[in-house]
Amino acid sequence: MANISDVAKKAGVSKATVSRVLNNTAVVNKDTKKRVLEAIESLNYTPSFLAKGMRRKKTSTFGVIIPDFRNPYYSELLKSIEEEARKHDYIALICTGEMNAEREREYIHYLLTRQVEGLVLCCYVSIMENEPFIHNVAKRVPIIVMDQPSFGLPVSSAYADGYNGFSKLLTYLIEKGHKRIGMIRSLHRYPCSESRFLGYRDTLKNHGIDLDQDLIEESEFTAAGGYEAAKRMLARSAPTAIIGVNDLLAIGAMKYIREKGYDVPGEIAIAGHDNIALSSLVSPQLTTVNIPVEQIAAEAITQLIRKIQNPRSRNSDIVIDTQLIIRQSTEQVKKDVIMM
Amino acid sequence: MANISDVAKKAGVSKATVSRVLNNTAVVNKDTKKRVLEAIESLNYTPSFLAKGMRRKKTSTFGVIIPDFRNPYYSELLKSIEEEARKHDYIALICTGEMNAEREREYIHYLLTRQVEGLVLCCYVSIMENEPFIHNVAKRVPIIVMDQPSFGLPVSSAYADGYNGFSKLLTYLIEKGHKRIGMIRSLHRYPCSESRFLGYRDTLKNHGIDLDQDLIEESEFTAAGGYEAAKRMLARSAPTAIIGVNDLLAIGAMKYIREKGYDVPGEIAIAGHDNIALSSLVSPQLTTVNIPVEQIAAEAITQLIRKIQNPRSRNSDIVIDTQLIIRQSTEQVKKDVIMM
DNA sequence: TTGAAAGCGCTAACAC
DNA sequence: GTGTTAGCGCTTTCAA
Repeated sequence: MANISDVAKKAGVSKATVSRVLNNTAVVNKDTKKRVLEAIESLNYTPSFLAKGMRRKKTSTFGVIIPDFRNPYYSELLKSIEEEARKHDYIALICTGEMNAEREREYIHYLLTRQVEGLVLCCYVSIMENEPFIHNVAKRVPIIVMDQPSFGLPVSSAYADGYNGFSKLLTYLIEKGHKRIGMIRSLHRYPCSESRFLGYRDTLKNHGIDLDQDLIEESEFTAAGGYEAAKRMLARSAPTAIIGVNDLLAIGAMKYIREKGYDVPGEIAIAGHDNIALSSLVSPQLTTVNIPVEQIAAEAITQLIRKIQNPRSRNSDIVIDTQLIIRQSTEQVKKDVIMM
Repeated sequence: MANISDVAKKAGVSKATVSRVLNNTAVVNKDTKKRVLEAIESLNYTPSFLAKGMRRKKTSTFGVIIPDFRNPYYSELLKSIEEEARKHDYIALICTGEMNAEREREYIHYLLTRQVEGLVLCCYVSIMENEPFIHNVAKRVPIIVMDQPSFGLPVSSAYADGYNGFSKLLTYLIEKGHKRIGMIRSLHRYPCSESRFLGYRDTLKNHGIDLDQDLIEESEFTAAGGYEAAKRMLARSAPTAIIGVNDLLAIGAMKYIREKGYDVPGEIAIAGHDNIALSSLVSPQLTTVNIPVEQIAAEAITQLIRKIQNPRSRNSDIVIDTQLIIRQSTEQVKKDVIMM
């Protein structure tokens, strides 16, 4: 592999000059520039990112930790993160934490070793238990957590307001006459799940409905988990509606319920949260709460990069509003003309 | 940020010794080692990946180009790639080519700039048109293409045998009595789609069934595309079965067909390819062809790293067998006891 | 407008 | 078992 010296020699100039034409960092004589460009071309030269980064103390890289590639919500998020990173000439190093605190910490360490300039933590499981750890990491690089507030930690955050989203959903269901509304929440107490649960609990209370423990189930973030949770719930209670803390769970639950022969939404209404593409693909199409993923990603990455460029800039909490999307799983419509 | 000299000074040893304990590259006196470790700890020191990589001429990074995060098949593939990379102490730089030849090339360039040591190209659109380009890239780093053969290019490959998979599927459908079997193939002539199509075509021919152009449709790799393609096909013909070149298309098609009031599989049977998680979530569950993703990823990454470590080792074509998975969308079963 | 030289943080060869 | 030293390939003063 050719290096900058080879190019310099071939073009009959110094390394400095080559560097200048490479980075447009100073005016270079037209002819000189041409010679350099030709040398680069003919040697098939690519500057070393390593050397450049070392000199500049810059990797143009940030780390991203998501729970799982296979949750479609994160697929959509990653797509948006990639585009945003590209715009700012950054690249994302993506790792899956698998909802495992130790794995998350290990990866953060690893990413720090790789000189990431910032960190995006999505539904980061152990943010509270690891407070000292996060403090330490935040001293080295800016962090933005997604799907949850910053809880007073020295990090930024960008998230959809799940409390509000589920409040809207519950209000809607209650107004439709539902009183026995079950919820499948997450097995662990992730903040993103908790806030939605609180929205559920408080809205019930505000409408004079007592929380019924028989109507609360817990599950992993998978469709299979939702299926099993619905089975357990129906074995001991008779809800007229079930909501999942996310669409995947709700879809799993719906599968069980339909297999059991119940009519959806006639006998049991179902709803989720996130508005993943799949939610409009299943039949009946799933009522859900939309998260404007692109917008969140854009604001999050912009904020992260701002903070990278100016480490003394303030952390911010970006809260994004959600929208209730009413579909067939809670509302018998004559004919759904909207497709996907 | 502390560097190796700071640690050396603090521990009262030379940089070389610090390096030795860091990398376990030589025996170090027990006490010395302890002092170094303490210095590292107290300074909160992390070695610079950049400097190390520069010295060693190694980034322990390879690039991955997939078409789209949002296609669940690639989510599963990425998961497996991540795990394999981790095992070998590599990390993957993941980019989406979006089935766009120019974007793919741009990203490959970029990844090369980032000193990736190898490249994994998944369903790489433009492999044939870009032959000279690929030749050039292959001179610099080993490449493995997935989902397609190497076509005589200087690259390795790892793929499921789509021709064979669709042969099995078609044989099964024909033996069940289907004669008018429609296929939704991909809009562009991706190799991974083509080989499946050829399996379809040849199996029909071997059973004395002529190819009927009215039964062939084309679509993007999305459920929405499958939906529209099914609509167009049914508008001009009456198949008794429709297969999608992948599950996503098949699921979209199934959605349209059920919305139109047809019974699946009673009036029209449906099948796909890939066995994505979603295929067993929809109802009726989708008959499909399973790709052992984990196995492909494992063999692909192992081969890539072997070639990185020994550039003169031979490229290889890893062909992996697929399995026909029969489910409700082609077979009326009494009660499907298998869940997801 | 250009070149010389120093040095980013590390590893590896060699010497002791 | 440990230290010294010479770079890896680049950017960035500083001089010219």
